[in-house]
This record gives sequence, structure tokens and C-alpha cells, in this order.
Amino acid sequence: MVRWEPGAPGRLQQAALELFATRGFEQTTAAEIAQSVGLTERTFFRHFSDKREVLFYGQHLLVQAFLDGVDTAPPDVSPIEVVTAALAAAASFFPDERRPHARVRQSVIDQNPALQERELHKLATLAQTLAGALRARGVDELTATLAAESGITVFGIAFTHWIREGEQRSLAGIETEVLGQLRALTG
Amino acid sequence: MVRWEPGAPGRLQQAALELFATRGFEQTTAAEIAQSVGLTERTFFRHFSDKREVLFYGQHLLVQAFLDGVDTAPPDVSPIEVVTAALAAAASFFPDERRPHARVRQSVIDQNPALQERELHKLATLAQTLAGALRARGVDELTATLAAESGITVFGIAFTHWIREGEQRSLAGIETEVLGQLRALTG
DNA sequence: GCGACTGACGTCGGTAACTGACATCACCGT
DNA sequence: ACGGTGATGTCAGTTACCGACGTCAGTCGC
Repeated sequence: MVRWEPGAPGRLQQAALELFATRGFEQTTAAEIAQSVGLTERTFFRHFSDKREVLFYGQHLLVQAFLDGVDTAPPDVSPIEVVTAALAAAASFFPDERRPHARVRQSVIDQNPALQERELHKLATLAQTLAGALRARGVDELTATLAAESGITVFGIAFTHWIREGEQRSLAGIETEVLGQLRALTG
Repeated sequence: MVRWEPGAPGRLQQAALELFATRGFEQTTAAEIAQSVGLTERTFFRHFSDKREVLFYGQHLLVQAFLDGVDTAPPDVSPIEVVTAALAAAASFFPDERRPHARVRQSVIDQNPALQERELHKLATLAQTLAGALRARGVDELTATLAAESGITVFGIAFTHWIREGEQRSLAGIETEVLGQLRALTG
């Protein structure tokens, strides 16, 4: 007899995704999400700073994957190679088994501007963090910012393709192709 | 004797910027903004879909500047050159006289995550629009998306520098330097 | 084993961002 | 003169949050 079921944040996230996918984001109230797992609205907002945030639970793990990727790059390589390493690490964060879940989640986000805004902000923060890691390796500010933003752009485009219905390639494979196209574009 | 003072949206925007700059965004209520120009909260929300939007009044003009820039590019030039033309047009949208106002506005945005989210969303929409214009010129989808996103990235970084205290160069000048650095990075 | 303490939760009341429905009233065309 | 139009006001309602406080099973010192 435990007092509370454990893992409240995870249960709330799962319930929220299901409700958002069926009823829609705006048509789902925070109180409903909480009630569906036996909690109150107040508890929901103790775990998540706002209603949108419940869909972004665990984002710090992706950030960490990028940073780990930066660390795997040998010293004294060019900024792009560092970014390439970070992209590879990020790709391994999304194995193919995760694709169905990612699709559902993304379809919810795609249907709501407020959620798109939050996602863009998360990606922008990720880019800033990545730029900081590059600067810590001695890259000058402008180059670090450009490399980080370009890396996140590549990641975003590759992720969008990875999610597409019928897409078979791995995220890593798509990333390298998009990166190649970027080099071709600016060359 | 007119029934209402004309230009309600503009007056609301100016009043909002002043109040946000002094009291802060969250500490300013929509009703206060409206009252400060002799209107009601309801009227505020008739002109702006939400409280944040009042700071982005006129954004469509920037979008149009980008599109006009695309049109100035001669046919059959490379996507980058088209983007370069769009960046030049965007730069002429921000003459140096506008810098002080832009600084105040940006400092308000920088101090509030909700406003940053909205700004990122506007830029993302702009990138999508730009990509659409490139596709209309016959550029393939991936290249168009990459070129557009990279162009917006360059614009964003250049704009940030242009705003910096003590910065003297024109936005156009900064843009070309950032673009050059991007080419150097991927080359 | 007993009592203080802690941490996750519930309850309650409040603020402010929006929204829909309806009324108002100068102006404009006929 | 008169009906239509459009920008505005009024009002009541929903919901996302937030602060303060109460609750109670487990835990830890003694």
C-alpha cells in the first residue's frame, strides 16, 4: 500500500499525449489530464510549468546527447566536424523503434501553433547550448553560432523527413544527406 | 468631432511597447494598455489575437520585403544569390534611424521567454514563406528549405549584431560578413 | 517505538488572458 | 430622412495558471 502511484510526470505525459491526439490540444484541459491519472490540476502544474511543457518532458536528454556528441569529437577538428559528431549522437537518440511515437507527438505539435512555438524555442535553446560548447572548444563566437544554428537546422530538416510516412532511412542517414546538400548549396 | 481617434492598432502598439519597457511584459495587463489610450480590453483583443502579438504588428511588411528581394534576383541564378538579394531587401527595411526603436523592442523580447517564442515562430514562418518563393522559382524542395532557413539564420545573427550597443555598421554590411563566414564554415 | 520532519499531494481562492453574444451610435449612401 | 455598416463598449463565462495552507504516509533521530 503506497500512498501515491510513482512516476507522476511520466503518467501525466502519456495521458496528455493520448488526450491531445484524440480530442486536440486546446480541447483538452489540464484538469482532465490530471484526473485521467487520478491527480488534480494543481499537481499537474507542480510537475510542468505550463500545459504545453508536458509534451516536452525529457528534452534535456536530447540536449545531453548533442553535448556528448561534441565531446566524442577529437580536438583540433573543424567546427563542422564537431557538429557532425553531435548530429550523429542526436540521431542515436532516435532509433527506428521510436518513430511511431515521434510521429504521433509531432502530429499533435503540427496542429497547434502554441506547441510549435514551444518546440522552436526548445530548438533555439539547444542551438545556444551547442554554440556554447563550441566556444568552450575555442571556436570564435560568430563561427560557433553559425555552426550551431546550421547544425540544428540540419537536424530539424532531417527529423521532419525521418517522420514522414513511408520514410525508411535512419535519421543518421538522412542527416548526412541534408548536411551534404548544405555544403553543396554554399559551395 | 470624430467618434473615435483613428489608428487604434498603432496607438495600442506604441503604448504597449512603452509599458512593457518600463513595467515589464508580465506586469502589464492588456486592460492597462487599452486604458492608456482610451480603449477597453475587448477592443485590444479585437485588434490583436493575443497580448504578445501587439509587439509584432507590421511583421508582414518584413515578409514582403524578403519576397520583393527574391523578385529582384534575375532568373537562373543560384539559390544563394536569390537569398542574398532577399537579405539585401530585408536590410533596407531596417535603416539606421530605426536602430534605437529596434533596440528597445528587442530588449523587451529578450527579457521574456513567451515573446521569444513568438519571435521564433514568426521567423520560422518567414523561412517557410521564403522557401515557398524559392520553390516557385524551380528550386527543389530540400535545397529551397535549406537555403531559406540558412538565410533566416544569417538574418537573425546579423540583426542581433546590428542591435548591439556600439555597433556602427549597417545591417546590410553585417549580413554580407555573416554570409561570408557561413560560406567559409561549410567550405 | 515515538515524535519531529519531509515531500508529494489536495483544497481553496484569486488573477488575468482570452471569447462569444449583444448593444450602441456616429457616419455613409440612397 | 432612414436603414445599413463598422468600430467600439458591456457583460458573463472559461481556463491557464499561482500562492497559501492543510494533509498524511514514510523516514529518521533518539
